[in-house]
Amino acid sequence: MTRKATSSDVAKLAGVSQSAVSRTFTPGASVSSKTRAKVLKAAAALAYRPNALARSLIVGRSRLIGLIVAHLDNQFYPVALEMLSNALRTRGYHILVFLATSNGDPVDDVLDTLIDYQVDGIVMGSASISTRLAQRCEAAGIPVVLFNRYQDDAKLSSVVSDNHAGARAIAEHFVAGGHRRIAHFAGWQNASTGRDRALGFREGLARHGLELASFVDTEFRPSVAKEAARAVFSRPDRPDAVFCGNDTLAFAVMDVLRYELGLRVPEDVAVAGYDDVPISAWPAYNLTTARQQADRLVKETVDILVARIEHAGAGPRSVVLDSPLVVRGTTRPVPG
Amino acid sequence: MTRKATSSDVAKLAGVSQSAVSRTFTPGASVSSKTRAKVLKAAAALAYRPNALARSLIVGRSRLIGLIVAHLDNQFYPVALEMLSNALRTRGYHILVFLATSNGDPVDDVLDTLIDYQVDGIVMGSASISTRLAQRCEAAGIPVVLFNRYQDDAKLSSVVSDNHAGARAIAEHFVAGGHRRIAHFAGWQNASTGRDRALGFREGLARHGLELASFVDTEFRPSVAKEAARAVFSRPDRPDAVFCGNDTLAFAVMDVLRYELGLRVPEDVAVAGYDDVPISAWPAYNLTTARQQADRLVKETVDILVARIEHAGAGPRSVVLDSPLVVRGTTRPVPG
DNA sequence: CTGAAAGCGCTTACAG
DNA sequence: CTGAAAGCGCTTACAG
Repeated sequence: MTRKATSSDVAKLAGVSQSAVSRTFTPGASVSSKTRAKVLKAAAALAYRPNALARSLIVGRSRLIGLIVAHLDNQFYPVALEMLSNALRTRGYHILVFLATSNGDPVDDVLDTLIDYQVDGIVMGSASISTRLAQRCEAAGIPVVLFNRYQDDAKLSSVVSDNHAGARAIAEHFVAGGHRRIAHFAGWQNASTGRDRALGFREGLARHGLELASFVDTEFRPSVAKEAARAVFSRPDRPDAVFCGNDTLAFAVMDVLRYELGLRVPEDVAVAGYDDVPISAWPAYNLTTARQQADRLVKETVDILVARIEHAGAGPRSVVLDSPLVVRGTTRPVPG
Repeated sequence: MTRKATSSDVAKLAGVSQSAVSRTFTPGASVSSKTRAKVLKAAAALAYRPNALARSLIVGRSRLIGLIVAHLDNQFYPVALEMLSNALRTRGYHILVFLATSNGDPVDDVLDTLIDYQVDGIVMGSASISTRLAQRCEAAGIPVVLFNRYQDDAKLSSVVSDNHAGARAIAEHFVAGGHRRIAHFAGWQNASTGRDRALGFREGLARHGLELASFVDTEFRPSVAKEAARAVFSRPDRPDAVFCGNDTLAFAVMDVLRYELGLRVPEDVAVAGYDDVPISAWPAYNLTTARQQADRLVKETVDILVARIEHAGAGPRSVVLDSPLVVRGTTRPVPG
């Protein structure tokens, strides 16, 4: 293994100064086409590539974006990760990923590492991130955008779906379908998504004078949702509809209803989820849900982040996107 | 936004030399506890953190691992990604992720970027990677390990399941269940996994004097598998068993069999997949499959990579792991 | 144990 | 357009 070639090596071979080599690899720098050609030839011969770390040190930009994400078992996140990677790459940025342990705070460690590596920005896609931690980043001059969550802090950018309205629409849909005994197996109530969906759903019911027949905080854990389904739906006075905090929970609940309790969906129990992950469209589930427009969430996230990185004036922004109801086969058709 | 504090800032505040600050943050360096205390106090006051980029430049190690991955819609990869991230973090490495476009070669671009950022090693989890590209990395002194694929090049490390044996076991299982008209909806035949599974499956049948009733190269694309299922299983002389190149394909095929063609699984058609992703254990599919031991694949990958990075003597290694048959409900029980 | 100094591989004013 | 030089924020011999 030979040592990697440096700009000085190339300069020597090309018979030019090291500055000339650097300029050749700096878009917009002034080099004559003759010099450029000599440099390029020597560079090719030595398989030279500029050291991005050294460059970052000088220009004060790493073009690295830190991504903190968890719950890869929830298909929403792998899908979003792929979109995010592509969107950022188009803009010339790359992703340093950190998998947060589920529901646990992304430990301070992760943030330290992100800061150490001089990331230009951070996308927080993990459920719980204390205000304190995000503020540390902003204090260090690193813009943060909360993805699929928000916090009451005007300094923190965030991009979310209108979870409140989406959940309310599901409540309306249940009621229109004739349901009156309605349960909510909620997402984690310490996460804004979990909370907003619960709030919106309750409000939708309240508009028709209804209250929840059953409420469980599953913490977004399918195993907890299954346990709850066994308890709640084996009672004679069981609910006839259940809204789950996300699609992944809904799949788990449907499995219990159908394969453990022998109930039919939607005839015995209607089920709805949230996210509209690809699996929801699979005929085995064919789930009624509220869609999160992952592509648009990602686009807004990248727009905000890049703006804050590249334009000194850009301030934090919070975006709320539409979250349309997607009616499929797990709920009764609404008469009329 | 204030400029980030540097070691010189800390030195000034602490009344020591810049070297002393550096030593305080270098494990194993010799600093008196007095000096260390002064430095730590000043560092805390300034929220100082060593610049990992500058450090990398000097020590010649970035502690960055490049990961090229695709097919995040195949649950095997998100699961593996999570494990890989954890395993590498434990060893003090971090992941720079690149999503390769499905089945397309990871463009040279990606590799260039990886080299630019001075990654210490690369995990190739994307199906197609030309020998040429991998060799470029090795030539640049960056160890590569192929994850879930291999190539006939002793210089390239690889970690795979014994796909040949796993697929053969499925063939044996089908035959033992009394099947004779057997199809294979194969994974991409340009990928070693796709090829080995097809080869092993054919060999398993051949041992009993059987040949494939139908063979389709789906390129690991569920849409292609569905199309094929519609064509192959609507014929009167349809096969009574099908082995799919991975679990994700099997789900797609089962959906067509059950919900479009009205066939029962396994009574009318037995189905098997490969990978044993979490969804396979969901009762809606309850899929017979060959398990890839993701945790062990990841562990071996990290072991090889870290060894090559940290020990000059360590050469490339190829590991093949056991891939046990997991019999569930999509195949007929074997009599006796 | 400690500090002054060299140097990692670059970019970028500065002069010419 | 071009080169010599300073400097980004660190680590690490080297002397003391």
